[in-house]
Amino acid sequence: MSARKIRNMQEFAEVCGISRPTLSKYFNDPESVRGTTRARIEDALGQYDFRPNVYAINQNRKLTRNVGIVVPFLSDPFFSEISRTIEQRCIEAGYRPTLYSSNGSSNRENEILDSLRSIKPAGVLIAPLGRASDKSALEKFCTDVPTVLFDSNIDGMGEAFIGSDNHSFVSQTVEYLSRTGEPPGFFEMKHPANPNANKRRTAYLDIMHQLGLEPHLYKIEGNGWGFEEIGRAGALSLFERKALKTNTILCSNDRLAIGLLAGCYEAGMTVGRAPGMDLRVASHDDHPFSRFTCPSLTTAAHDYTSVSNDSVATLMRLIESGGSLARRDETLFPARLIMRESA
Amino acid sequence: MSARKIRNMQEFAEVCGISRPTLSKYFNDPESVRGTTRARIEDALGQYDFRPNVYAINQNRKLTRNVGIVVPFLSDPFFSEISRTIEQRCIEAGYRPTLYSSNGSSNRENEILDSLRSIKPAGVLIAPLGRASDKSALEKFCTDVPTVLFDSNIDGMGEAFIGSDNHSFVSQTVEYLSRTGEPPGFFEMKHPANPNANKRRTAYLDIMHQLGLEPHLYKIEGNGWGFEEIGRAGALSLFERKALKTNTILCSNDRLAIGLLAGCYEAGMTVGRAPGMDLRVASHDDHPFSRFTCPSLTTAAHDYTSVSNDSVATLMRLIESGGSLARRDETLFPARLIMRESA
DNA sequence: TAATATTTTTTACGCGCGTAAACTTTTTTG
DNA sequence: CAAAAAAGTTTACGCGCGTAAAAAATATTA
Repeated sequence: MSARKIRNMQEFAEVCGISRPTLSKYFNDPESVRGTTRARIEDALGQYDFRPNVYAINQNRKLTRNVGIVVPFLSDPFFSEISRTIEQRCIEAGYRPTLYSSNGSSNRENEILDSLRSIKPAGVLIAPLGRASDKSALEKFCTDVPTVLFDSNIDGMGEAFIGSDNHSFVSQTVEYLSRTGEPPGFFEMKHPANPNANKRRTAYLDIMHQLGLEPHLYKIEGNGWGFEEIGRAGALSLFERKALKTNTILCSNDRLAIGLLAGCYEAGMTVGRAPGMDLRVASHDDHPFSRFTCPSLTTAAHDYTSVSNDSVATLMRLIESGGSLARRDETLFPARLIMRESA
Repeated sequence: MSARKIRNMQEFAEVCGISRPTLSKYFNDPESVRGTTRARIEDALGQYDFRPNVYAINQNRKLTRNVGIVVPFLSDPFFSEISRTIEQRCIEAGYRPTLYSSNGSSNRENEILDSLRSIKPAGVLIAPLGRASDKSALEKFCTDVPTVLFDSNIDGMGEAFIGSDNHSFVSQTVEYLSRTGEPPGFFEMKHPANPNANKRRTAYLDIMHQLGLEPHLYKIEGNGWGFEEIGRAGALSLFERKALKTNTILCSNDRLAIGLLAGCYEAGMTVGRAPGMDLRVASHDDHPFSRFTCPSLTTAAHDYTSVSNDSVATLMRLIESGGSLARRDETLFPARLIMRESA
């Protein structure tokens, strides 16, 4: 590594013996220059540490290689896990991902969209807040910036949607629970923020109907993203009001289930599939912590890998095709039942 | 909102009747122009939607308003929670934070540092990997970019360190446990990745010594960042080997404790402070999920708010003072004991 | 109202790189 | 080996904004 500080591409061109326009081509796409030229450049790169100024590049190029990733709540391990893998895929594809979390606030979501506009991203992957999202702002953003939705769908918005098949989640859990014991009641928030919650309720009702079973909805109070506490309080209230009509509970999602299990423990209700237990509990998502609950949580797992890979692949197709796709595909990946101790 | 599209600051200057250099001043600092001028500009901003090109700004300004936030593992709720609040403070201070997670990999950590260099951040807040960090790369980075370390300290690196006082954590838990029952053994990874873990062990040994009690270290196997599984496996191995010498366990951190509680449940060991329980378990961090374990986890809480606020405030001071501080302060915030059901 | 201080305008240049066009060199092809 | 094709060089301009300097306009003060 030479001592000489390279200040710009012109200086690098001089020490490296390659003209600046060719260097520019190289940095945009190393494969676009001849092998011998590439070797000379990379030799020089080994000796002098020069990196083109990102701001100058992005100011002049029509398209940046920036990608925005937006999730509603990064503190939710489900989202931090999926955004971690998505981020990884973007890097592998040669893009510069930036992670944003709206933290449950639609104002913040809008700010993020504004901020994203200003960095002229090649494309954006967004898991919208859902019910709380500012639909018109989001729609306008999607018309301006190539956008792919993931995890939670909003009809017609964005160029594609990739998520999990809620019906597949619920059918597997309901069928398993019904086959191995009493059919479950469905435990969920009265006013869920996420559209997946509604799909799961509908799926539950459909499937119970198909199986000729009587559905029970346990709709609990609470707002916001503190699902564990909502689930815990909901469980305690359920027990207190003696409103439990089934000995099996299927939670809309794992975070509610984690709270419910805490509530069960507090109330002295035993949970598990073993005989003699008061309650069986199952859920959906395969939250990273669901295997460490007591008892470990039977749940239906997202296909994290497929959702991540397909989201990024779709965005790449979208970018390469110039920002719009022939039609808006909605891709849903099926769930995988994870049998553990809670049911 | 007028139909006319404003392409650059010059065009905006025309429709707005203010010269471009004055607009430039305004966008850099709205307070730097006369009130009447500001009003005219903001009037025009209401009619035409124009935002200065970030890339052109950052290319030309000596200092950007970008701030990098780097954590070792964003999927760890402790880090996602603390980076959420830090991010918030940065935004309030008028900066543009960008979040990075090295996901436990020192290669990735170095890539992030490279990537950060290229966006010429005004400053960087980093919670380094610790033992796994590439010290020399990190050191070089710190000399080039104004950097504040938080959560995990590396001697002399960065312009300041803000974190939690591990001694305060351990002294509170040990004293509480010893006062209310048998003194605890200390449950930790044999080769912890994080320097805080070492400080906590040392503190444990010191405090036990001070109290005239015999210390017990339960050093468990395992590598990486899957602490829950490591804790669970460690607990099961401990029970199997009948290596438990105390009826009270103090875990190095909550994620290990969550795993340990899962292990206890599996092994049929009852946990709690109530009489008749097999084991008491306490821990450190006040992990967001620690109140939903079964039983809920007695732990020592980080002062998230103070650590976040002071980290950002220190970084702002550092930036304003031109990138270096008179001396390297190490600020440690004390813990707060959270008594719950597990001990 | 005159003198002074402050702010804005005008003019001009620079930042680092993308990129187009015409030309030259190197490589490939028959 | 000559002709054609491909790649590199030279030259020149543009992107959108920061910023310096001198001149002009406006505000403040006495």
